[in-house]
Amino acid sequence: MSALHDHTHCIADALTRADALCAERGARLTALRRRVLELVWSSHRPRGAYAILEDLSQQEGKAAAPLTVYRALEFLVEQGLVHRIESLNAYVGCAAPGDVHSGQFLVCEACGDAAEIDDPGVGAAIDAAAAGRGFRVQRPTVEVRGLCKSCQENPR
Amino acid sequence: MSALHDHTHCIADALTRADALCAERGARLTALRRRVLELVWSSHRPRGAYAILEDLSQQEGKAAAPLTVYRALEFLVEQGLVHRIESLNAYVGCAAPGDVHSGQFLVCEACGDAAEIDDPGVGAAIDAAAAGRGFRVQRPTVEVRGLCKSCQENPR
DNA sequence: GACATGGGTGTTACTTTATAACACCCTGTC
DNA sequence: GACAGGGTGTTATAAAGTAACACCCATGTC
Ligand SMILES: [Zn+2]
Ligand SMILES: [Zn+2]
Ligand SMILES: [Zn+2]
Ligand SMILES: [Zn+2]
Repeated sequence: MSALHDHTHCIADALTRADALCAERGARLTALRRRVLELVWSSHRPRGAYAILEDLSQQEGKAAAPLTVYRALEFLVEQGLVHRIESLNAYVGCAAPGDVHSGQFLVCEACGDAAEIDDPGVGAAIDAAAAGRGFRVQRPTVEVRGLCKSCQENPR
Repeated sequence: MSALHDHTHCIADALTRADALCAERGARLTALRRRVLELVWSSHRPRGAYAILEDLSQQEGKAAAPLTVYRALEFLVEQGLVHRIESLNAYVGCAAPGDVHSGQFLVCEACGDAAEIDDPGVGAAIDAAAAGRGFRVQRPTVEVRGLCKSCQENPR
């Protein structure tokens, strides 16, 4: 993700879509859950649960408990609004909530941004590889570490 | 992995190959590291560091420290003898040490086995997807959850 | 053999990440 | 207003991973 984009739009869009999706499904996007979603979206870098917890505590002026955040994150992941990056123990906002997809990420080692892609070729290759071995795919995890375009162009 | 295979062969082979590879590279596969490798290979299910630690402690009659295991695992991963399964915080023996590859896994939700594959199609698809976005791949992670062939055939 | 070197290991303490158990409270329903 | 069920707060605890420092031991040098 370019460092030069209007991120307030990303956040606003994400919240608007979340409101719509949850309303449509009858899922309860409570004030707390919505605030956690907003904190996850504070950047395109995956954020750890305890980092979010700190933000939340600061916002509220008093210390929140880990479970508060973990429960909100669990809900958000279930609703497909947030993805968990396994290799980082961290969470990032979904770029296309509502669409059926499992999440494929290009994670930059330099800037930390995790770009979500939904590449049909990758999905198809995994399905083919699994099918050839009689394996039934339920949830593919693809997390690619490397260097994003802008960090290659502007090494510091 | 079929439940019906002579797993002692898997273990023996893994240790033999590890001896050869480390000798060839001048890497020191010490007694401790070799024992940890053997414990990782005790099955085809990824094992957590603390599970290995327990085995090791039992073997030695006294409690070992976590660092002991983590350091051995770090060495084994560096040498490509063991892979870490990010989505499980666990470790599994490499099926093809010596070959250059990054590790792709089909992890069965039922029996827990992690079958390592090195599917060229998956690798190529990831490279293509990344290249199309100007992303330079360093370390791809592919961990597919689902049901292995034998667990589909013999649901319990 | 004495000695310096460096990697490997042991030990203690600690941090980070995640979950269990249980009480309370809000919201909508009858 | 009583009730049921999901959401939240609180406390305690488990699981996973790391830092700092001392010691040991194999190796090579003099
Ligand atoms: Zn997504
Ligand atoms: Zn970058
Ligand atoms: Zn391998
Ligand atoms: Zn299975």
